[in-house]
Amino acid sequence: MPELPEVETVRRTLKELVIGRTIKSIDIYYSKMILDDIDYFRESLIGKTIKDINRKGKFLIFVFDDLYLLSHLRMEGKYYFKDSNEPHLKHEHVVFTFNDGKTLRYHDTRKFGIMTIRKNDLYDIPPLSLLGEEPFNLDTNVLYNKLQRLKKTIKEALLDQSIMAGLGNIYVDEVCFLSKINPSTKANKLTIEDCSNIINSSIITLNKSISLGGSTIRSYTSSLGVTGRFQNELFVHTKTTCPNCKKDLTILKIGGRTTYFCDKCQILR
DNA sequence: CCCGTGCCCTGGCGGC
DNA sequence: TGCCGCCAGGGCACGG
Repeated sequence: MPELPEVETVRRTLKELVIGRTIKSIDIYYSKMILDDIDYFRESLIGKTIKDINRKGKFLIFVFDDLYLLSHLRMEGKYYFKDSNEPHLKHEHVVFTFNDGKTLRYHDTRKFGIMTIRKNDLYDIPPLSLLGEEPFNLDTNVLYNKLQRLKKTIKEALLDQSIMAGLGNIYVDEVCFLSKINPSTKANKLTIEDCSNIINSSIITLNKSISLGGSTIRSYTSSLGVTGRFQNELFVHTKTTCPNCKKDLTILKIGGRTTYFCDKCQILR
């Protein structure tokens, strides 16, 4: 499932391919994933040139002269760059055709992804306004103060993108392991030092994953033939034994999410 | 304001 | 072998 490193990998790969290209037409095969009126969506983008691709949290932001296209891949969304004469595949829900005959195709088997047009108030309205800072820019005291107000577990808190943006199920397990924090620990029990450890572990984990092209796990493969290698570096998620003490890992549902941890190295407080 | 629940989807897999 | 039913899960809507 695409988390921050996967989205960053897609962003970097896609930038090289689509910046400077102008949209000639848009074919929409599954309109529910477009949150805007379809005619408005199409009319807004046709004739426009992609200037840049940015990212905030797990959102991709296609930058045009006077507007933005916000895209969230959710579980299985991916982009393919192909010639327009290549056949239309099942699950290719939105196809952007450029002036030069190239196409950018959004593919999503489970149809969870969304796209929506934004104007200059992009960061002032949801969903981007609801995102917390990414760990790279997150102050320890800010995280500590947010966690103090919560009654839920640290696992749930770290999955909440308004607390900190960028971690999904896989990376939260990795960060808790590296920080020696039991994922069932109530968020308001954590110390300043824990928060510092969480931020540092998050930065290390995300940067390492980005440098390896993200994770390819379960059904998710990145776009354009890019295969992430970070899944080979995971410490606990999907594993059976603790890489530190060799004890069997515990697998629990926390906040409805499958959670892997070592109950010896990550003592519950 | 906070919390819990359910929904959106479909491919893959376990069980029989 | 085939079929059924459940599960995966990020973000959001909704109700208490």
